[in-house]
Amino acid sequence: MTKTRVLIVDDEPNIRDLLATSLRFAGFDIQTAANGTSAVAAVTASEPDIILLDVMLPDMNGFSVTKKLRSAGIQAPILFLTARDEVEDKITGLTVGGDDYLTKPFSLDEVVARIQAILRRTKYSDAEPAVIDAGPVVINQDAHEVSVEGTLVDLSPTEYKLLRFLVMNADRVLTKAQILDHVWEYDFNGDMGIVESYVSYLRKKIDPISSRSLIQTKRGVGYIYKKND
Amino acid sequence: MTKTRVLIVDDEPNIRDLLATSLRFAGFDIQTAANGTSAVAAVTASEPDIILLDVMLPDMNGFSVTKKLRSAGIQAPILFLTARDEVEDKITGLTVGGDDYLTKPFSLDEVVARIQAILRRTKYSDAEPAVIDAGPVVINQDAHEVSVEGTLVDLSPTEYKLLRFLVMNADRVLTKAQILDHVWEYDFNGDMGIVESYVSYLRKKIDPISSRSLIQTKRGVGYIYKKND
DNA sequence: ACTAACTCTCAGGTTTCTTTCAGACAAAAC
DNA sequence: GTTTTGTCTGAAAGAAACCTGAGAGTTAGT
Repeated sequence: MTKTRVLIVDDEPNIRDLLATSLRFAGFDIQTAANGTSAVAAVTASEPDIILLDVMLPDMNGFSVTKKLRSAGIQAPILFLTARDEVEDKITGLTVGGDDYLTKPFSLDEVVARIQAILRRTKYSDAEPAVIDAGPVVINQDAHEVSVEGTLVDLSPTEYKLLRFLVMNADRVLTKAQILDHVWEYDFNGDMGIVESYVSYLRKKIDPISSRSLIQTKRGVGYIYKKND
Repeated sequence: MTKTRVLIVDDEPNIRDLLATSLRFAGFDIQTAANGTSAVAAVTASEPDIILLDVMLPDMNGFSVTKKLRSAGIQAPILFLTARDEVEDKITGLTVGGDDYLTKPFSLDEVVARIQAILRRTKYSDAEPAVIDAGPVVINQDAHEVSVEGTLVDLSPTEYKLLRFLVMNADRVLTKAQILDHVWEYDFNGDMGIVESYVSYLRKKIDPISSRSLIQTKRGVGYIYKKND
């Protein structure tokens, strides 16, 4: 079983590196391109399984790139990256054929989740399953539903992302910095107190249901979700 | 079980790509042609199960193409694509047998639905069933009728398409962008507020009948229709 | 030609979520 | 036992997302 190949196309080096590092760590085989021309070249040279494509590139826009790729017979699904203010008008037709889009600034965990969702939808075999079963907590990513010991709990978007990150890294301590870097958008510049707040919110919702404390504090280090007791 | 083969004939590359991408994702085996001549060639080379044919082609009109195909012994049903203003006069006489027509601009969901309807009518074995039974909501696509817990509800065309799309993707969250891309015509360029409006209309019609809230809002994500509670 | 139905936009109102902050609390260090 | 450090949580402001009614414009039906 070979790794899933991802091509990242973005002209901002910071974003490119951020994505590359994060996705490499998530187990993907990464290639990058800084503009449309080299993207097309890279794709035809070694066909990736999925493409992350910034909609605004210096030489051509994402749609031209898409067109070039499709007419070259490339069927790989595309996750478009776009600024929030250019969403409304330019997005039409983007979610067709398994494709999806994500607005900048995004969170790294969200990128991985979206990639997995696309791979799942396009019937790619080695994608993560839609349902994460981690002991008392079960997360259905298709329905965006979370249940604790069988009981559905209603979570806000950020609570959901935080719990998903904790659960996907079950039995491993995560520092507040790690959580902040993966769950919050990359341009967030508040302090880590917000992680404490959200852990508190989460516990208030899920602890009363469970017989044990699901999210444990490792004082001086971070937090951990334990699958088994 | 082999895939249903669809031949797309249209001279506009954008439409061709949009259809190809969408139908490929819907599980069809796609071939394309940009004009009448190559369409005839493609059909005789590998007989498709159904043909999507633009009525106005650069080299010959849909009528000539149809004639050529039929006289070559090709029986595959045809779904004609036509601009809204060239409809009534040019189409009459064309839709004999299992044929049908669709006016541009169309919605992607509608194309798939029409193809399925034709396959059903021509007694094609692996077509989707006409009746979608999804818990409280039952949609009869032949009769264009919707019932909620046994009670018939009267829906406008757009309401119908929206509900059908939600129901066909039951138990999966759909983003407003996805809904817009699949339910609305491909040239629509308003904003996603219209999805909210139509969800509101739908709820006003179907919620009073049902014992539970059928279309749920997943804040920050989209909407979901749940089969079971 | 008239009427009814439908589509789409918009803005006000409402709900829910995010973020910050300060004080309470708990654990470790001295 | 007291201090120090780190964590928890409630309150509150502000922002974001969503809902819905009203109305303009369009289309379809009689």
